[in-house]
Amino acid sequence: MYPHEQTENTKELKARVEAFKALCRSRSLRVTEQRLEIFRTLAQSKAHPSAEAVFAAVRKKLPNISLDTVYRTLASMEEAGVVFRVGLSTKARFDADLTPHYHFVCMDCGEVYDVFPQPGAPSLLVPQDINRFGEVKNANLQFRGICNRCRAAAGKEK
Amino acid sequence: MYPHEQTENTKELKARVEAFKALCRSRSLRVTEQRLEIFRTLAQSKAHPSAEAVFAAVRKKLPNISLDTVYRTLASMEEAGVVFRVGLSTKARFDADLTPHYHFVCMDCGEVYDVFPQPGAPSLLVPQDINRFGEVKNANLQFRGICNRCRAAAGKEK
DNA sequence: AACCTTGTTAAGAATAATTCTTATGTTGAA
DNA sequence: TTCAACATAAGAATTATTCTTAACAAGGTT
Repeated sequence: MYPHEQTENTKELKARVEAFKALCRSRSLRVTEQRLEIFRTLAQSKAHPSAEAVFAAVRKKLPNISLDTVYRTLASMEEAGVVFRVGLSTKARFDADLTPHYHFVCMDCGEVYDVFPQPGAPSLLVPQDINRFGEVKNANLQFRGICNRCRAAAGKEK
Repeated sequence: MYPHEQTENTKELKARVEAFKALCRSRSLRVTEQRLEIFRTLAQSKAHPSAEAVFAAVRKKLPNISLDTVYRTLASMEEAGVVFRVGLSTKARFDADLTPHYHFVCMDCGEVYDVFPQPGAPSLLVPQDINRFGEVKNANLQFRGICNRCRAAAGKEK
């Protein structure tokens, strides 16, 4: 890596960390060393690390951090929209309907709903350069959010 | 459900089961009661059941079936392209890059690669009626397949 | 129809991923 | 500085999935 690139990256990283701090404050989430370090790690990585991998990296700076803190923090960062979770919740679900359609998955209860493309909509186009990585077997488009039932339930309990 | 619908559905189910048997034979997979019952259960369900849920349903017909058999069978059915797995493998991965892009996920090693949309490509359009189900927080398009590294490794071991 | 060969299964132990419990520590508002 | 609320570490507990092993059964062969 060239020095000027490093400078650029360092600048950008600092800016992102500041933005993260501001976001935390705006949500009345406390700015802890653990949260900052986890965010820095993730913001610097291009490897889509697992919770375990983030844990290993952060540990070098904060040897006493617990894996649970990493899980909790990643979840709250996802909630805040600062990071993106690749994949889904831990439980696999299956579908025997092979006609082209997508899924709406509730981030709260895990329920899965079928979503069919609008008639006449262009079919999903696969980016060309994907073949650089390997052989594609299938595509999976899912939308995540909170289903009506969970939203209603969350409203009531207040 | 109206009687004639049931007849239609039953007919269609039988046809699908026959096709499944044929597929098994063509792949020299043995046609066992367990496989048939698991396939029937899944083909009749619109609930995107989990392995556990399939297990519970199949158990009513085959009280001695094991959960492990359900897992094994679902995996082989996915491999055969008969069912679709909603979501991903069990390990969560995270990404701090929030610019619009997709992922290519290796079904073998779990590695995640970034895939960027082609310049000028229309952005992903969200089907209108998705709002029937709840509030969408984000969209996730992923392609699954075998990455070059795993393909090479699989080739060697033969 | 009995007979193998080999793939398949049940049972339960083992592992992997994630979450919970509880006591202690820390942030940031007053 | 004080203190309430929130966050953390540690490790136990839970959940989801996979492995191990011995018994079993499918389907080709005789």
